[in-house]
Amino acid sequence: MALEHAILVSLAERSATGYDLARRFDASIGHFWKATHQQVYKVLARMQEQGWVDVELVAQAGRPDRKVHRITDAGRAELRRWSAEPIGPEVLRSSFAVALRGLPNVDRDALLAHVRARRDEHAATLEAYEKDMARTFPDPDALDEAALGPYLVLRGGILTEAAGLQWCEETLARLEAR
Amino acid sequence: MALEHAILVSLAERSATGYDLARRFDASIGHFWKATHQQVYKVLARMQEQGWVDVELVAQAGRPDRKVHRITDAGRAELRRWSAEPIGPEVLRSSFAVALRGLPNVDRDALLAHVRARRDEHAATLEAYEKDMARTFPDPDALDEAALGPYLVLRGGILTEAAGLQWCEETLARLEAR
DNA sequence: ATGGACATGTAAGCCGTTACATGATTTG
DNA sequence: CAAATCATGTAACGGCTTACATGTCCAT
Repeated sequence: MALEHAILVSLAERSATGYDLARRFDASIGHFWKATHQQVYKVLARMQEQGWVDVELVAQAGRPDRKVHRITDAGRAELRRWSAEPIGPEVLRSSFAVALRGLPNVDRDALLAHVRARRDEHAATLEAYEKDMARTFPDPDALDEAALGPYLVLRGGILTEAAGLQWCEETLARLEAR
Repeated sequence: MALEHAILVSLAERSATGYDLARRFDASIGHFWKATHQQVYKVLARMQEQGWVDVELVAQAGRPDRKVHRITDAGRAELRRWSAEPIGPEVLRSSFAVALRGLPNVDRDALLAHVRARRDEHAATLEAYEKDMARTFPDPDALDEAALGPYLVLRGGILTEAAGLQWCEETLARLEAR
């Protein structure tokens, strides 16, 4: 129900092929919304039928034509309509928390290894986000209109990763204390 | 692929009917894993076929028999097997982040209202978690084996809510500064 | 020549959500 | 007397994942 809107947001920033979009959902946008290329192609076709995007074919030698999708006025209107709706609660699904909760019935050494691996991932992601922040938004008090959204999302990523990292560190301290 | 395991963890703590489990997934466990009763009943049936749980029928007057599900040795073995597997990356789906990222194309007043509402929810949940923490785990340095898992999960909830709250507050400050 | 990036999709199956269905007991 | 709680499910639909399918160009 909302991949459409994630795609509209992305296309509003810059027109793209399905392939481009799929890569974005592996990178920047993928930090807070995941989608595979199969999903993207299917949803794009639906969005085109609804008139939220139109498509320009760009012929290429040796490869399928690029189908460059551009957001339409109807697409922008749909984005505004959607944004006025209440935002549902985030759907949480944390296997990590399930495993922690099941501690007495779980392979403890394996769990420790998982926590360490996860700690390292959070640390690496956090570092990457902070570098990105320093490079892209050196002065957060002087953001133009177009930069504000991406800045706020990146801040959210940093706060989320920092919290995840701290959770892992505290967990390790408690588990190793035995 | 993992609702089964969340159910196994929950049943390892205490045997339950499908109804009981559905309520747990609305409360304690629901903080990090959501499931509806329809889903729970379906998965429980499958788990029974696999021998991970067995069922004791308890007759009742005027109501359907209670089907009390108890984890079996095979269920505990499955839990241990699962816990040694690598934990996949958490699936993120944040409509909130999508809306922020789309700022220039979004209904700004509505977004502000959403952010305020979300800030208040995070604040309320955080307060509830902290009360729960103070009541249930007054001395985190003296946790027994059974309490450690639930304690760590609650800590995760607190850290997550605090991060969400801070994100909302920073976002409001930036949005209101215009 | 092997593998990765580019570029598009189809198909099968599982998972999850929403709606429907039943019916007694307790609480306000 | 209405609504919530207890207690079980079925059915339809849609979304998402995984596997399959094709073919070129470029770098190693």
